Amino acid sequence: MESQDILSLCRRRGFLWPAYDIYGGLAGFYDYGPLGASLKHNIETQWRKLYVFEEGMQELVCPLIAPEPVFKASGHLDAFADMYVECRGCGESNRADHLAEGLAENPAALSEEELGRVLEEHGVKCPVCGGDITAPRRFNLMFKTTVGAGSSKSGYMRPETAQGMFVNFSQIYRHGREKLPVGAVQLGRAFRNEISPRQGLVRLREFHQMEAEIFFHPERKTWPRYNAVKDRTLPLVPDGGVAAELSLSDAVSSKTIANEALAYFMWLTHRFALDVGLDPKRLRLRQHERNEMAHYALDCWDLEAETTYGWIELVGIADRGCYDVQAHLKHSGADLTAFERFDEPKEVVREAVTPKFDVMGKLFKGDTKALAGKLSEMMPDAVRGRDEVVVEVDEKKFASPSSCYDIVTSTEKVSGEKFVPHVIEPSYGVDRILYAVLEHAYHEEDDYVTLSLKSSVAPIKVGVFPLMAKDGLEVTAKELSESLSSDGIHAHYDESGSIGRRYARMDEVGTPCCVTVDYQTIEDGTVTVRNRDTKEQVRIGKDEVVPTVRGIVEGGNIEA
RNA sequence: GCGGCUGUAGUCUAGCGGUUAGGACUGAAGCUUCCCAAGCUUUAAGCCCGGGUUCGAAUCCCGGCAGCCGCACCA
Repeated sequence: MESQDILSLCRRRGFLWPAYDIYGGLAGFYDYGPLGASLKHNIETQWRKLYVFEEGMQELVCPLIAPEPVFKASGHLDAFADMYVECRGCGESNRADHLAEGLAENPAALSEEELGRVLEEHGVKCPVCGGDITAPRRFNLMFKTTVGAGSSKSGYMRPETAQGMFVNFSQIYRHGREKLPVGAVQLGRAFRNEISPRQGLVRLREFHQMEAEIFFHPERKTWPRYNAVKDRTLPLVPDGGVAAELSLSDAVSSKTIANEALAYFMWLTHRFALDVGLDPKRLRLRQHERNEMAHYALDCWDLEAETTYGWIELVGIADRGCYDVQAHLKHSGADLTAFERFDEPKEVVREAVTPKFDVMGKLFKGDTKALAGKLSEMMPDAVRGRDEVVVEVDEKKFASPSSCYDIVTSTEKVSGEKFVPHVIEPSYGVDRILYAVLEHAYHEEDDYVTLSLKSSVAPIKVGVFPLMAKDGLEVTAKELSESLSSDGIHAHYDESGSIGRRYARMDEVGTPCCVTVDYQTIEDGTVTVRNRDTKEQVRIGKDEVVPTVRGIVEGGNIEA
């Protein structure tokens, strides 16, 4: 099997194809056809089932376009761009900061101008051919646009759905009844202007994500259901260690995985992968190497699947610390903190220098306000026991006698403290998952292709055929198809071509079972139900078709 | 972005400067009591795009676009 076989099947059968094909196409953009759209929808439904229904996270739908300050804060505007120099001789392009390695303290942090100066001063040449290089050019991976007419604002297509959730922390926290941990999720499109999109669905410029942002108290990174699964094992490939099946609790206690919450969402991710039909033998959770990890991440693991492209990343699960929320707090000025109530309110005794305005007013007239302000900022110990205090305002010195102020002791009740939450982020690439699902389901034997899709994600749940489109068989078959459809089961009626060809068509698009009306149906009211993977058939009564098929679809197995 | 290879119906492919671009599969309509891509009839559908060379270009040359592989990139 080659990736071309999958992509060829996808095109032939209406899963997906390169977008804008009649205009020559556009690299990094794909259309989903009827079956692909349905498969994608089913994968997303399966994900919602876990994250929204089972884990109780809040789903948000945020805009695809965001104003510039959002990405200034998130760091995408500066860090999501790389600087390149090109060789005037051989045309080779190189990362400018890589060439300046060792020539400046932190080349990656320099501006284009600064970096250009460093390269010039040291006479850096092309590492390939030794030719002269151009000045550094910045290439930002975000699509830029403008919002509104005239002197419009800059906006960017979001490069991840995550920022929409970070900026909404206060809403999420409030709707979660002000408790931590609390999770939000978002499914939707994201955009990255990749330098060179490759490998079909693996690197797109417009793609689909399913992301969860789960907010924690920094010292309590666990999850309610952790205990229920802590003895389950995961295929782990730790950074610098050896691949091993480890239980969650062993991985956490040996510090292989940073905390229980991260371990839990790694487990949930692995479970999701199995739910959508990925092959457990071709899955692993690989820890990022130190230099691979974003600077703010505390720990990061990828769920990887083995495909004809090699091991590809399907999901990234990162402990991002407080980085994102902190950044938005700082840039927006909004109070993006959580509040934790102490078990017992604490009494805090505070002393403060308190100006006496009536005395001061008589002495200092118009300077009173400024003077009093200075006084109240002073530490009580700095004035205690003195007869007078010299205070400077606008380069003028004032001697304030002790009658101008008191040292007042007050008792404050503090019932808790504010803190910036930490975030654990499982980030799923829908298109890659969909591709991996297709590859893992693909089986070919003597040129006969079967997609063994899980019935939960299969675009068509059941094929319904008359053996021949006559003698009333087609009437009965259409009735059956309609009763399945009205029960919410996606049925596909087909009467064209030979029966074998119709089975083959359904096998190739992963339909788990087929119901056929034949001549025996006229005699005894029974039909056949065929299993995609075993090709075996059983006869059941017409009336049993709907419940039987529903059982196959919901049960996940396709035993007729 | 760079280099190498490639581009003919939905898919796979023949073609190598000279008729109306050929085939297979698939698709559509139909015939055949037809349960695993059967057979028969009918039918639809193609030279990636744009220049150039030539009497004549799918074929040779240039540019663009797209795909594959390698380099780089993937916060």
